[in-house]
Amino acid sequence: MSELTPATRDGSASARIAEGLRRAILSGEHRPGERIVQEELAERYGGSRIPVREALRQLESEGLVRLVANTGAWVQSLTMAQCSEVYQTRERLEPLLLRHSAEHLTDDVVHSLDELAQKMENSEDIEEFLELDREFHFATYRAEGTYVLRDLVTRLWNTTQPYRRAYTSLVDSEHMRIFHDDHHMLVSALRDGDLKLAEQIVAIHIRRTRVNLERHPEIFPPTDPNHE
Amino acid sequence: MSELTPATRDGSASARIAEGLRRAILSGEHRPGERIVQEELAERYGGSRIPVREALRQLESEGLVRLVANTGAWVQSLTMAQCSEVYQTRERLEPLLLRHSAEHLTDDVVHSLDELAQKMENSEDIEEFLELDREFHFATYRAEGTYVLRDLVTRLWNTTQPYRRAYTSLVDSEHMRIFHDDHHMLVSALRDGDLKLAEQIVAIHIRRTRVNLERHPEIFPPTDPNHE
DNA sequence: ACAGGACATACTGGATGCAATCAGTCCAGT
DNA sequence: ACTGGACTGATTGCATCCAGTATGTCCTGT
Repeated sequence: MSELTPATRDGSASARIAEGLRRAILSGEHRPGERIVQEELAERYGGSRIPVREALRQLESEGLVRLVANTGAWVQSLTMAQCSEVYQTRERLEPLLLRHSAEHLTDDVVHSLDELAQKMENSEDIEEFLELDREFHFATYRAEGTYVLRDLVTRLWNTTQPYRRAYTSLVDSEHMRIFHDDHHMLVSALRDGDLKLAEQIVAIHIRRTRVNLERHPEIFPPTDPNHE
Repeated sequence: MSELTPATRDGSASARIAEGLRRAILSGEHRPGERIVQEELAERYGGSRIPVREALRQLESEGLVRLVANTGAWVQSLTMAQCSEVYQTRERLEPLLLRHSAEHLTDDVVHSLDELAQKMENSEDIEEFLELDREFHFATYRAEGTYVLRDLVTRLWNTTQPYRRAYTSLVDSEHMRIFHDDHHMLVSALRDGDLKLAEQIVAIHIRRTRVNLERHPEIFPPTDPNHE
């Protein structure tokens, strides 16, 4: 039994392990390129290697882990080109998701968005900042109906999380100013019900981040680690 | 050992099984909502249930299979709303993918596209038609560089394949005419190097298919089968 | 000193067996 | 006749054990 997972006894062990490992990767506990040993995970989560292997397969499919047959597992690392590709994808999808979602946004959600954006400005800690940023954007994506698009966007966020973290730690205050302004503008557009504008702001916001990321090749692995 | 998989001995058994089951689902051998029993798969592919389970986890993550803890696995089925969501996603992503890819398209690839489009017009068999259609579009997506976007688009095609099949079997010749015209127009645009136009054609092509699909609610399950 | 190869170790991949859970059936009670 | 509950069969989930493969080291030969 683990002390890190809140005793989700009903869910299967493999689901618990997948969730825990995903969280560990996203939190930066495991860095891209780091080796993952099955037995260590099994011990950590209190099980055998079987559910661990199933969890690894799942996370591989989500793009968080890289598996090589008969060799082992590593935390997935992206080249700058791949990361850029994910951001271009997000630039196309998130405005669509926002449009679906915005119709269902209530006034108090918009209010809480405002608070989140404010809180983020006062945040000093990188981890807190990353978490708030994610919370902010996904609060705008609380669409009703089916969840296909949101799941997809969630995965795209997840695979690029380590690079967002690395990048955040080295931006200057000027870029941060622009970043926060985007958020406030987005809240205003949503408050006014100007959907078209909101979509544009999200797209530009994502593009801006991508361009900035591309200015920092040093946070990516030197050569393509996944030759396939 | 199986007689259906071409003896990919180097790849692991779970990869072989995942590939085989994916192919079986896409080919329509297994229909949406159909129950999948682990032991049957194990016997069919000549292994134990362990690699079968890993394969199922992977396909679940790809959206082809639905797993319920302690209960079993089913071929994923989509509601009309979910299917529509996938098509809206494709409408945003495939023009982007096409733009990345088109720069690398050689003349003889464009020529083979023409042949494919022609062959499709003469095709009578539904399965052949589906395969050619897929081959045609992915021939336009042969981008160099990283494969993030193409993998994503591939998955989107895969999850909606059963409904494309069902829909294809009941379109009239008039809609088919428009469908083929789209393809020929796309080839022309690519031949002329008119990227902007090619993107628009793909987007409209996808949207047209979605709208037509939405006119046939009878090919989708009556109620939401995935209450989560 | 250096290159090539054989060995040892560690880890992954898979098979078997057992416990736990779910679904369908039968029976009893109202 | 119908509803509620216990039981049985089937199937999933997991742990242990064994085989296969890759990596790193050491030794030998030149």
